[in-house]
This record gives sequence, C-alpha cells and structure tokens, in this order.
Amino acid sequence: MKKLTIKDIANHFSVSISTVSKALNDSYEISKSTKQKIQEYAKVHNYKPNFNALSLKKRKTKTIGVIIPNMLNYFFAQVFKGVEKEANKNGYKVITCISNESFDKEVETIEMLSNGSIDGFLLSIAEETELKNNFTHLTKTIEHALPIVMFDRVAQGVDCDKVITNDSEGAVNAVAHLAKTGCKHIAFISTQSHLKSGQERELGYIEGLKKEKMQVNPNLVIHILEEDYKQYERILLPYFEENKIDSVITTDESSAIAAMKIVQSKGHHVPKDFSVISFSNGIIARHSSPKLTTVSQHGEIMGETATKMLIDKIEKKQGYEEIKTKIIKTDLVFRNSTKI
Amino acid sequence: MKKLTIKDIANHFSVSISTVSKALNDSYEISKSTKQKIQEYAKVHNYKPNFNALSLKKRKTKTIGVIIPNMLNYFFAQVFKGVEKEANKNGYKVITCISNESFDKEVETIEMLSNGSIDGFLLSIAEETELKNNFTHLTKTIEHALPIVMFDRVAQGVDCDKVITNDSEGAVNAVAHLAKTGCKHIAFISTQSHLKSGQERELGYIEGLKKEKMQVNPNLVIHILEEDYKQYERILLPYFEENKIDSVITTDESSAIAAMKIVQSKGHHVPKDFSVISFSNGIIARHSSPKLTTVSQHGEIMGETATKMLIDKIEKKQGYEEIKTKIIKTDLVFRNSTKI
DNA sequence: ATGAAAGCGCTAACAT
DNA sequence: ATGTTAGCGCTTTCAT
Repeated sequence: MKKLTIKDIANHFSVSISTVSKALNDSYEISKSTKQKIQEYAKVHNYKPNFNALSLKKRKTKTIGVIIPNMLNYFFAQVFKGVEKEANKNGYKVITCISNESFDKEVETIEMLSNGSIDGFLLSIAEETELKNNFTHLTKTIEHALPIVMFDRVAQGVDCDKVITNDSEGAVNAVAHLAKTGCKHIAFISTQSHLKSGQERELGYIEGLKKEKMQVNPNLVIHILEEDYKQYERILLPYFEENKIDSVITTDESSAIAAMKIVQSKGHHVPKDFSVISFSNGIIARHSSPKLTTVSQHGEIMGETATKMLIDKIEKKQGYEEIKTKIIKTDLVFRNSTKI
Repeated sequence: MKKLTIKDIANHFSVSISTVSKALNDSYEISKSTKQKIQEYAKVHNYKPNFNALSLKKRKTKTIGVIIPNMLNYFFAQVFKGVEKEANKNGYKVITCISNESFDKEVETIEMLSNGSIDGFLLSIAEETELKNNFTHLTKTIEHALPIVMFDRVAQGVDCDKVITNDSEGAVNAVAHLAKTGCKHIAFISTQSHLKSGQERELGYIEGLKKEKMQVNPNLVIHILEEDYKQYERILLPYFEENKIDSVITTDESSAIAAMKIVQSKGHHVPKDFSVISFSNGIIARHSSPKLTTVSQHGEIMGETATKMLIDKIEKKQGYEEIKTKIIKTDLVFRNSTKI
C-alpha cells in the first residue's frame, strides 16, 4: 500500500494540487465545501504530509539532536526523559546519539547531523572532549547557524545557552548538614577530579568547611579513579585507617557504598558512628543499607529546561538572542546514612 | 553563514548542477580533472548533501525509530546502547521515543513517525499495550510497508521479526544452581506476573523444580506489585515467617534486595543460610551486600541484534522476506548471594 | 564529457 | 474560489 500524496487527492477530486494543499491547510481562499470534502477524504485515508518534502520546503525539520555521553548513567537517562517529553510536547522529534565519552564520536555525530537533519543540538560534552579542551567542532556549528544548548557538562568558552546544576552549592549544603548533626571530621571522596563538575563539588566542600569554621585537612580529600570501581574498598581502606574520619561526602554512589562497607566492616554503625552523603541520581542510593542521604540533581528538569531553551532559540521566541545560563538547584534528600 | 549547495558549487565553476552532482558521486561520465577540482572544493568548503532533499529523492531516510517503554530501566538503556551503536555503524540515525508504558503515547509516536520520517521501527511494547492486547496500530504500520522489529516485550500475534530473551530457560538454570548448592525450599517472587516475560520466568521456575524432582509449593510463589516497591519488605515479611524458605528467585532486583534484608535482619547469613538469585540488568546487583547472583540478560546484544534485523529488512538483504524470531540467551552470573 | 529537464511531495506567490 | 508555476536540493534519464 503506497502512501497517499496530495497529488492522489487532487486526482481523485479532479482539482489542482494547490487547491488540495490549501484545503488541507484550511486556507481562507478555499470554499467551505471543498475544504470539507478534501479534509474528510484525507482523514479517512489517513493522509500525512511527507516529512521530508515539508522539511525541504520549510527549511526546518522539527527535530533536535541530542548527544549524551552515556545512557547507562541514570542521571543522563533522567535528562533524556525530560528532553523527550518537552520535545514531544512542542511537536519535535529527537535524534539521539551516545558519544560514549569519546571526542571522535562526538565530532562524527555532529558532522552526521549537520546536513539539515535537525534544527539544533542539545549536548553534554564527552569526558574526552572536556579533557582535550577542544571545542572547535562546537563553535563551528554555532557559526553555521545551528543553535546549541549545553547541559550539565558544559564548555565554558563556547558562546551558547547552558543549563548546569549548582554543584558547589550542593556540597556546601552537604557539609552544613553534617556539621549540624555533629560531624567533626568530614572527608571528601572524588571520582571526578578531572571534570569541571567534580572540581566544583570539591570547591563547595572546602567552602562549606570554611563557612562552618572547620579546618581543611588535605588528607581527607581523596581522589580515586572511576575505572578502579571494582577496588574502591581496597583503595579507600588505608585512608580510613590512617585518619580520624566520622563522615564523608562522595561525588558518586559507588564510592559512598564502598566507604560505608568499610566502616561497617569495622563494626561501626551508619549513621550513628559515621555519616555518608553522596552526590547521586538516586537509583543505588535507594537500595543500600542504610539508604543513602544524597545531594540529588534534577535530571529530568534539566532536560526539560535545556530543550525549552533550544526550541525557543530555534523558533526565535522573545529574547532568543541573549545567551543565557540557567542553574538547576540541587536538593539534599535525607535518607538513613545521616543523622537528623 | 548559509549552507553550501550543489548549485553554489555549479555557479562557482560555471558548470551545470548535474555535472556537480555527478562529480561528487564520482560518476564515470565526468572527467578526472573536473571531478578532482569539484571534490576538492566541496571538501574544503565542507559541503554536505542536504539530508531532506536526499531522503525525498531516494525515498529512504537512513533513520530508524525506536520506541522504548522506559529509559530509566537499566535493561532498556542497555538495549538502546546496542541499537545506537549498530545503527551508527550502518550509517543510520535513530529517532528515540519513550512510551512511558502508555498505549496512547505508543500510538501517537507511531503516528508521528509514519510520515516518511523513518525507514522502520524498533519497539518494545508498553505495559499498557500488552495488557490491552490491542495491536492494530502495529499491524497497520506493517501493512503500510514500514517494517517493525520487536524486542523483549513482544506481541505474539503480530507478524514481524522479533528478538526475545529466553526467560524460562534462565529460571530453569537458576533453580538448577540453587538445587545443586543444597537449597531445598526455593521461593519465587514476581513483580511481573502481568507481563509475558514474568509469566515465562514463573513457568521456568516450575519447570526447573520438576526437573530437579522438587515439589512445587504454591505458597512459595509470591506475586507482588511493582508500584509497591517502597513496601516490599513489609509485604514480603509474612511469607518468610509462615514458610520454610531457604532461597529465592526474583524477577527483579528490588525484591531480591528486600528479601535479603528480611533474612539478614533475622540474623541469617546470605549465602550461608539463604541464597538469592535475581533476574537483573546488573546495576543494583553489583552494589548490594552481598552482591547478587543474577540471571543476566544481554540488553546490548539484544539491541544490536534487533537493529541488524531491521536494517537487513529495510535494505532487503538476503532472506529478508522470512519472518524470524531470535532468542538471546541469558547467563547466570555468579556473585555472592549464592553458594558455589 | 557536459548539460537540460523532469521529478521526489510540498508550499506559496501570482495569475485567472 | 481555483489553478499555474516556481522552487526547496538533489538524482537521473536523456540529449548534445
């Protein structure tokens, strides 16, 4: 069964294709009766204007491209959920690509989609791109009039809209809560010291300590590598043996769990003897014993926000020419790894 | 900066557009020298053929549509990873939609994409669709010559390629391992008794018991609702108090964790006194104490397989006319919630 | 070896 | 109120 075109309808009623086109678009030029019969016929036969013809003509595709570093990351999956929802709400499709944290894949993807496939990009830069600090592929596409909105992992130097979370504030709040509940020796474990957001969290930790008039002990700032996730406990153990630590803030869930297991294995009780707060997306945090108190990022809202910004830019809504950065706040979600 | 078109290139060299087109496609009709200078110029100026013009002309888009029930589900995220990878490898883009387990969203999505946007569908049906047992939206799109490949959650009645996992076999293997390691009273906890795959797992559990010449005790087959996930422990507790249970197979990770917490809170040791095997995608399983032994599904391979099947069908590769169902086997991944 | 022209499905300016 | 025509960017058949 071939797809129905405007031409077929025109033939069927022995009218011109422009009459049909106008009728379907409810033009005032066409008589009520013709409009009715044509619209009726189109509906019954399930006519749908050809997407590519429309896009070619109108020079816009009503689709956006999203580049996500890693969909297995729950946070990014949440962001994507928000993107898809907001895009659909506005009648946009979304082409999704995973960069796998690879610079090359990111560049290739942008190349692939920079041929009129999409009206704009949403992206969170790959780890490798962040390290390389090479953003020419991004500046180039912006020059070519394809708008970009970056989310979460953002390239400061690139001139475009951005949506980020307030990582440092999240850490400050975490420190404040620990201090309030009597913790004196707060450690910080980072698996992301190579990333901007990881550095922000660390800065927030320091700032938080200062605010609480607590001393910053460099021995309590622990940097480990994400790729070593299978040996977190082994790697962390010495830190806990050589220092007096009564609480920890971690940049990720896995190291929070590892820290907790270490102190538990020494017979300590969480949260009575030891408190834990983790930056987190929540999935693992809700299944540990005890459940983790977290600095929670609102991925879905971030996705919605970024998408809205991009669509506003594409459709040149009021104020679209300003370049904005929006900040999504974090929430401290109290579970059972901290005292009240 | 406007995008370069074939016309611009033609003007620049004062040749016709068809010459340019042929030159860019390396046609034998064009002289070596002209080809060279045109290709060179195109490369330098980063010419890219307009996607919509090409699609319109060629009547294919090199893009596939994927409908996923829920991207926050780690398994589906894994499938998606495989899809994206395989699609890209073959030069396809992927438009991704989330049905959110909703029948209506699924239908709308299919409507939205059935206008020449894509060359074929990949989908896992929404829970609601599975319950409604209404697949006319699917049969209709197949009739309209848009191929569909279903994965994981599959509509048996619909005539199309499918990729599924062997759920029942996974359960049989789980029972076998528990039996081998001395378990006598194996319970089964299902949060998915309304879904085909949940039923298959239960069937496999029964079959496994019979193979091991063990008695089937209906009291040990426990059905709970996924929406009650916050109260699994409360709901499950009575079963553990009223029955002699020394091991459990669960259809999901959360209830496995809940079961484990219950027995641990009674002072029992996992796996010494109690064994647990969970159907699982792995993320939570690797963070519990002890880590869970799982029946692991290979989501990424499933995604790759389904995508390859769809592309073969779209491109009418050898044998594309047969309708096939491929089965991805499960693996029993031994961690620490079972004995050896 | 190169070019003219038709056409993919649609919109819209311009007749009639 | 309806029709003709050009054109979106490209491929391809058919001249030349």
